[in-house]
Amino acid sequence: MTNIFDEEELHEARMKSALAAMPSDDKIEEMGARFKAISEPSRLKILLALSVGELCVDHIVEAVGGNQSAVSHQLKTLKDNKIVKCRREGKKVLYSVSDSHVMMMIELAKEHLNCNE
Amino acid sequence: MTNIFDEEELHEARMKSALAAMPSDDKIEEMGARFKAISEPSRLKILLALSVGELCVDHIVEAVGGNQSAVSHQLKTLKDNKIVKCRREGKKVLYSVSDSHVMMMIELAKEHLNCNE
DNA sequence: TTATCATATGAATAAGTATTCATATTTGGG
DNA sequence: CCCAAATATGAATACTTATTCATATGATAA
Repeated sequence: MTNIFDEEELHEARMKSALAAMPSDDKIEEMGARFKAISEPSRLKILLALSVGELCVDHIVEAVGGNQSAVSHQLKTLKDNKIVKCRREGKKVLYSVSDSHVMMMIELAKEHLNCNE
Repeated sequence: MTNIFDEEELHEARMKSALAAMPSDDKIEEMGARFKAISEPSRLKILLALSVGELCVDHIVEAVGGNQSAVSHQLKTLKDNKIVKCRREGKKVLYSVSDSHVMMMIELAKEHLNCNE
Protein backbone atom coordinates (compact mmCIF):
# COMPACT_ATOMS: atom_id res chain seq x y z
CA MET A 1 0.00 0.00 0.00
CA THR A 2 2.80 2.40 -0.92
CA ASN A 3 2.25 5.79 -2.44
CA ILE A 4 -0.79 5.07 -4.53
CA PHE A 5 -0.60 8.41 -6.27
CA ASP A 6 2.81 7.79 -7.76
CA GLU A 7 1.63 4.45 -9.03
CA GLU A 8 -1.43 6.04 -10.51
CA GLU A 9 0.77 8.59 -12.21
CA LEU A 10 3.14 5.94 -13.47
CA HIS A 11 0.31 3.96 -14.99
CA GLU A 12 -1.27 7.04 -16.48
CA ALA A 13 2.06 8.03 -18.03
CA ARG A 14 2.55 4.56 -19.35
CA MET A 15 -0.87 4.56 -20.93
CA LYS A 16 -0.16 7.88 -22.60
CA SER A 17 3.10 6.62 -24.03
CA ALA A 18 1.23 3.60 -25.32
CA LEU A 19 -1.21 5.95 -26.99
CA ALA A 20 1.60 8.08 -28.42
CA ALA A 21 3.49 5.10 -29.80
CA MET A 22 0.38 3.54 -31.27
CA PRO A 23 0.79 3.03 -35.02
CA SER A 24 -1.93 4.18 -37.38
CA ASP A 25 -5.03 2.05 -37.86
CA ASP A 26 -3.95 1.37 -41.42
CA LYS A 27 -0.64 -0.07 -40.31
CA ILE A 28 -2.25 -2.16 -37.62
CA GLU A 29 -4.75 -3.40 -40.17
CA GLU A 30 -1.97 -4.39 -42.56
CA MET A 31 0.09 -6.11 -39.90
CA GLY A 32 -2.96 -7.96 -38.63
CA ALA A 33 -3.75 -9.11 -42.15
CA ARG A 34 -0.31 -10.68 -42.41
CA PHE A 35 -0.64 -12.48 -39.11
CA LYS A 36 -4.11 -13.59 -40.09
CA ALA A 37 -2.88 -14.99 -43.38
CA ILE A 38 -0.44 -17.14 -41.43
CA SER A 39 -2.92 -18.11 -38.74
CA GLU A 40 -5.46 -20.24 -40.57
CA PRO A 41 -4.47 -23.90 -39.99
CA SER A 42 -4.84 -24.75 -43.66
CA ARG A 43 -2.49 -21.95 -44.67
CA LEU A 44 -0.08 -22.54 -41.83
CA LYS A 45 0.17 -26.10 -43.05
CA ILE A 46 1.04 -24.88 -46.52
CA LEU A 47 3.75 -22.66 -45.06
CA LEU A 48 5.17 -25.49 -43.02
CA ALA A 49 5.34 -27.50 -46.22
CA LEU A 50 7.05 -24.63 -48.04
CA SER A 51 9.55 -24.28 -45.25
CA VAL A 52 11.49 -27.16 -46.78
CA GLY A 53 11.77 -25.30 -50.07
CA GLU A 54 10.04 -24.41 -53.31
CA LEU A 55 7.10 -26.63 -54.25
CA CYS A 56 4.62 -26.80 -57.10
CA VAL A 57 0.90 -26.68 -56.45
CA ASP A 58 0.11 -30.35 -56.78
CA HIS A 59 2.94 -31.27 -54.43
CA ILE A 60 1.54 -28.77 -51.95
CA VAL A 61 -1.85 -30.39 -52.37
CA GLU A 62 -0.27 -33.77 -51.64
CA ALA A 63 1.64 -32.45 -48.65
CA VAL A 64 -1.32 -30.77 -46.98
CA GLY A 65 -3.98 -33.17 -48.17
CA GLY A 66 -6.70 -30.77 -49.20
CA ASN A 67 -8.39 -30.32 -52.53
CA GLN A 68 -6.86 -28.48 -55.42
CA SER A 69 -9.24 -25.56 -55.47
CA ALA A 70 -9.03 -24.88 -51.75
CA VAL A 71 -5.25 -24.93 -51.85
CA SER A 72 -5.23 -22.59 -54.81
CA HIS A 73 -7.48 -20.12 -52.98
CA GLN A 74 -5.27 -20.30 -49.92
CA LEU A 75 -2.15 -19.74 -52.01
CA LYS A 76 -3.79 -16.67 -53.45
CA THR A 77 -4.46 -15.30 -49.97
CA LEU A 78 -0.86 -15.96 -49.00
CA LYS A 79 0.39 -14.32 -52.17
CA ASP A 80 -1.85 -11.28 -51.74
CA ASN A 81 -0.38 -10.84 -48.29
CA LYS A 82 3.18 -11.20 -49.54
CA ILE A 83 3.74 -14.32 -47.48
CA VAL A 84 4.63 -16.45 -50.48
CA LYS A 85 5.81 -15.74 -53.98
CA CYS A 86 5.65 -17.87 -57.11
CA ARG A 87 7.22 -18.38 -60.50
CA ARG A 88 6.10 -20.39 -63.44
CA GLU A 89 8.25 -23.15 -64.88
CA GLY A 90 6.61 -24.70 -67.89
CA LYS A 91 3.23 -26.07 -66.90
CA LYS A 92 4.01 -25.89 -63.22
CA VAL A 93 3.88 -22.95 -60.86
CA LEU A 94 6.42 -23.11 -58.08
CA TYR A 95 5.65 -21.47 -54.76
CA SER A 96 8.08 -20.43 -52.06
CA VAL A 97 8.14 -18.40 -48.88
CA SER A 98 8.51 -14.75 -49.82
CA ASP A 99 11.31 -13.49 -47.61
CA SER A 100 13.59 -14.25 -44.71
CA HIS A 101 11.37 -12.44 -42.25
CA VAL A 102 8.43 -14.72 -42.95
CA MET A 103 10.76 -17.68 -42.98
CA MET A 104 11.96 -16.66 -39.54
CA MET A 105 8.43 -16.55 -38.23
CA ILE A 106 7.71 -19.97 -39.61
CA GLU A 107 10.88 -21.39 -38.11
CA LEU A 108 9.92 -19.76 -34.84
CA ALA A 109 6.49 -21.30 -35.15
CA LYS A 110 7.91 -24.75 -35.82
CA GLU A 111 10.26 -24.46 -32.90
CA HIS A 112 7.49 -23.33 -30.66
CA LEU A 113 5.32 -26.13 -31.95
CA ASN A 114 7.67 -28.92 -31.06
CA CYS A 115 9.02 -28.25 -27.67
CA ASN A 116 8.45 -25.28 -25.44
CA GLU A 117 5.78 -24.02 -23.07
CA MET B 1 15.58 -27.57 -70.27
CA THR B 2 18.22 -29.51 -68.33
CA ASN B 3 17.69 -32.97 -67.00
CA ILE B 4 14.03 -32.70 -66.18
CA PHE B 5 13.98 -36.07 -64.44
CA ASP B 6 16.44 -35.08 -61.76
CA GLU B 7 14.45 -31.96 -61.03
CA GLU B 8 11.28 -33.98 -60.82
CA GLU B 9 12.98 -36.31 -58.37
CA LEU B 10 14.31 -33.41 -56.33
CA HIS B 11 10.88 -31.87 -56.03
CA GLU B 12 9.27 -35.16 -55.22
CA ALA B 13 11.86 -35.78 -52.51
CA ARG B 14 11.34 -32.31 -51.13
CA MET B 15 7.59 -32.79 -51.00
CA LYS B 16 8.06 -36.07 -49.16
CA SER B 17 10.32 -34.48 -46.59
CA ALA B 18 7.71 -31.75 -46.15
CA LEU B 19 5.15 -34.46 -45.54
CA ALA B 20 7.42 -36.25 -43.11
CA ALA B 21 8.25 -33.12 -41.14
CA MET B 22 4.62 -31.99 -41.00
CA PRO B 23 3.50 -31.57 -37.40
CA SER B 24 0.25 -33.11 -36.22
CA ASP B 25 -3.03 -31.39 -36.98
CA ASP B 26 -3.47 -30.66 -33.28
CA LYS B 27 -0.20 -28.80 -33.08
CA ILE B 28 -0.90 -26.84 -36.22
CA GLU B 29 -4.31 -25.99 -34.84
CA GLU B 30 -2.80 -24.71 -31.61
CA MET B 31 -0.12 -22.70 -33.31
CA GLY B 32 -2.69 -21.22 -35.67
CA ALA B 33 -4.87 -20.25 -32.74
CA ARG B 34 -2.03 -18.26 -31.22
CA PHE B 35 -1.30 -16.44 -34.46
CA LYS B 36 -4.99 -15.81 -34.88
CA ALA B 37 -5.29 -14.34 -31.41
CA ILE B 38 -2.59 -11.86 -32.35
CA SER B 39 -3.95 -11.15 -35.80
CA GLU B 40 -7.26 -9.38 -35.10
CA PRO B 41 -6.59 -5.63 -35.41
CA SER B 42 -8.43 -4.90 -32.18
CA ARG B 43 -6.31 -7.39 -30.27
CA LEU B 44 -3.10 -6.46 -32.03
CA LYS B 45 -3.78 -2.91 -30.89
CA ILE B 46 -4.16 -4.09 -27.31
CA LEU B 47 -0.84 -5.91 -27.58
CA LEU B 48 0.88 -2.87 -29.01
CA ALA B 49 -0.44 -0.91 -26.04
CA LEU B 50 0.79 -3.59 -23.63
CA SER B 51 4.20 -3.56 -25.25
CA VAL B 52 5.01 -0.48 -23.16
CA GLY B 53 4.24 -2.35 -19.94
CA GLU B 54 1.51 -3.51 -17.61
CA LEU B 55 -1.82 -1.70 -17.95
CA CYS B 56 -5.21 -1.91 -16.25
CA VAL B 57 -8.34 -2.50 -18.28
CA ASP B 58 -9.65 1.04 -18.42
CA HIS B 59 -6.30 2.35 -19.53
CA ILE B 60 -6.29 -0.26 -22.24
CA VAL B 61 -9.77 0.88 -23.21
CA GLU B 62 -8.47 4.45 -23.43
CA ALA B 63 -5.41 3.43 -25.38
CA VAL B 64 -7.25 1.42 -27.99
CA GLY B 65 -10.46 3.43 -27.99
CA GLY B 66 -13.06 0.67 -28.01
CA ASN B 67 -15.82 -0.05 -25.57
CA GLN B 68 -15.27 -1.73 -22.24
CA SER B 69 -17.10 -4.95 -22.99
CA ALA B 70 -15.42 -5.51 -26.33
CA VAL B 71 -11.99 -4.98 -24.81
CA SER B 72 -12.79 -7.36 -21.98
CA HIS B 73 -13.83 -10.06 -24.43
CA GLN B 74 -10.69 -9.53 -26.43
CA LEU B 75 -8.55 -9.72 -23.32
CA LYS B 76 -10.19 -13.01 -22.50
CA THR B 77 -9.31 -14.37 -25.91
CA LEU B 78 -5.72 -13.23 -25.48
CA LYS B 79 -5.57 -14.76 -22.03
CA ASP B 80 -7.07 -18.06 -23.19
CA ASN B 81 -4.35 -18.23 -25.80
CA LYS B 82 -1.61 -17.45 -23.30
CA ILE B 83 -0.72 -14.23 -25.08
CA VAL B 84 -1.32 -12.07 -22.03
CA LYS B 85 -1.51 -12.68 -18.30
CA CYS B 86 -3.14 -10.63 -15.58
CA ARG B 87 -3.10 -9.98 -11.86
CA ARG B 88 -5.53 -8.19 -9.62
CA GLU B 89 -4.47 -5.21 -7.56
CA GLY B 90 -7.36 -3.93 -5.49
CA LYS B 91 -10.20 -2.97 -7.74
CA LYS B 92 -8.04 -3.00 -10.83
CA VAL B 93 -6.86 -5.88 -12.95
CA LEU B 94 -3.48 -5.36 -14.54
CA TYR B 95 -2.68 -7.01 -17.83
CA SER B 96 0.72 -7.68 -19.38
CA VAL B 97 2.24 -9.64 -22.23
CA SER B 98 2.70 -13.24 -21.12
CA ASP B 99 6.26 -14.08 -22.07
CA SER B 100 9.34 -12.97 -23.92
CA HIS B 101 8.47 -15.01 -26.96
CA VAL B 102 5.24 -13.14 -27.49
CA MET B 103 7.00 -9.90 -26.68
CA MET B 104 9.54 -10.68 -29.35
CA MET B 105 6.84 -11.23 -31.92
CA ILE B 106 5.23 -7.95 -31.03
CA GLU B 107 8.51 -6.09 -31.25
CA LEU B 108 9.11 -7.77 -34.55
CA ALA B 109 5.66 -6.71 -35.65
CA LYS B 110 6.24 -3.10 -34.60
CA GLU B 111 9.55 -3.02 -36.38
CA HIS B 112 8.06 -4.46 -39.48
CA LEU B 113 5.19 -2.01 -39.24
CA ASN B 114 7.34 1.08 -39.24
CA CYS B 115 9.94 0.62 -41.90
CA ASN B 116 10.65 -2.35 -44.05
CA GLU B 117 9.20 -3.94 -47.14
C1' DT C 1 -23.73 -3.60 4.28
C1' DT C 2 -24.72 -0.68 0.86
C1' DA C 3 -23.28 2.14 -2.92
C1' DT C 4 -20.15 2.40 -6.46
C1' DC C 5 -16.25 1.57 -9.31
C1' DA C 6 -13.85 -1.84 -12.19
C1' DT C 7 -14.18 -5.77 -14.82
C1' DA C 8 -16.37 -9.97 -16.73
C1' DT C 9 -19.88 -12.63 -19.03
C1' DG C 10 -23.97 -14.52 -21.84
C1' DA C 11 -26.75 -14.37 -25.58
C1' DA C 12 -27.91 -12.32 -29.96
C1' DT C 13 -26.81 -10.27 -34.06
C1' DA C 14 -23.68 -8.82 -37.42
C1' DA C 15 -19.54 -9.28 -40.04
C1' DG C 16 -16.01 -11.85 -42.07
C1' DT C 17 -13.95 -15.97 -44.10
C1' DA C 18 -13.16 -20.78 -45.66
C1' DT C 19 -14.57 -24.41 -48.59
C1' DT C 20 -16.84 -26.39 -52.32
C1' DC C 21 -18.37 -27.08 -57.02
C1' DA C 22 -18.31 -25.90 -61.53
C1' DT C 23 -15.85 -23.77 -64.90
C1' DA C 24 -12.10 -20.83 -66.93
C1' DT C 25 -7.30 -20.05 -68.22
C1' DT C 26 -2.60 -21.16 -69.33
C1' DT C 27 0.84 -24.20 -71.19
C1' DG C 28 3.25 -27.87 -73.61
C1' DG C 29 2.85 -32.13 -76.27
C1' DG C 30 1.28 -34.68 -80.14
C1' DC D 1 -4.43 -26.69 -83.77
C1' DC D 2 -6.45 -29.54 -80.42
C1' DC D 3 -6.06 -32.17 -76.20
C1' DA D 4 -4.72 -32.99 -71.66
C1' DA D 5 -2.33 -31.34 -67.61
C1' DA D 6 -1.73 -27.78 -64.09
C1' DT D 7 -3.54 -24.03 -61.91
C1' DA D 8 -6.87 -20.23 -61.07
C1' DT D 9 -11.32 -18.09 -60.32
C1' DG D 10 -16.43 -16.91 -59.23
C1' DA D 11 -20.36 -17.57 -56.80
C1' DA D 12 -22.87 -19.96 -53.16
C1' DT D 13 -23.01 -22.06 -48.86
C1' DA D 14 -21.43 -23.07 -44.39
C1' DC D 15 -18.56 -21.72 -40.56
C1' DT D 16 -16.30 -18.95 -37.44
C1' DT D 17 -15.70 -14.90 -34.93
C1' DA D 18 -16.35 -10.03 -33.41
C1' DT D 19 -19.24 -6.67 -31.33
C1' DT D 20 -23.04 -5.08 -28.80
C1' DC D 21 -26.29 -4.68 -25.02
C1' DA D 22 -27.75 -5.87 -20.73
C1' DT D 23 -26.49 -7.69 -16.65
C1' DA D 24 -23.48 -10.11 -13.25
C1' DT D 25 -19.49 -10.36 -10.26
C1' DG D 26 -15.81 -8.77 -7.30
C1' DA D 27 -13.65 -5.24 -4.50
C1' DT D 28 -13.41 -1.19 -1.73
C1' DA D 29 -14.62 2.76 0.91
C1' DA D 30 -17.99 5.16 3.54
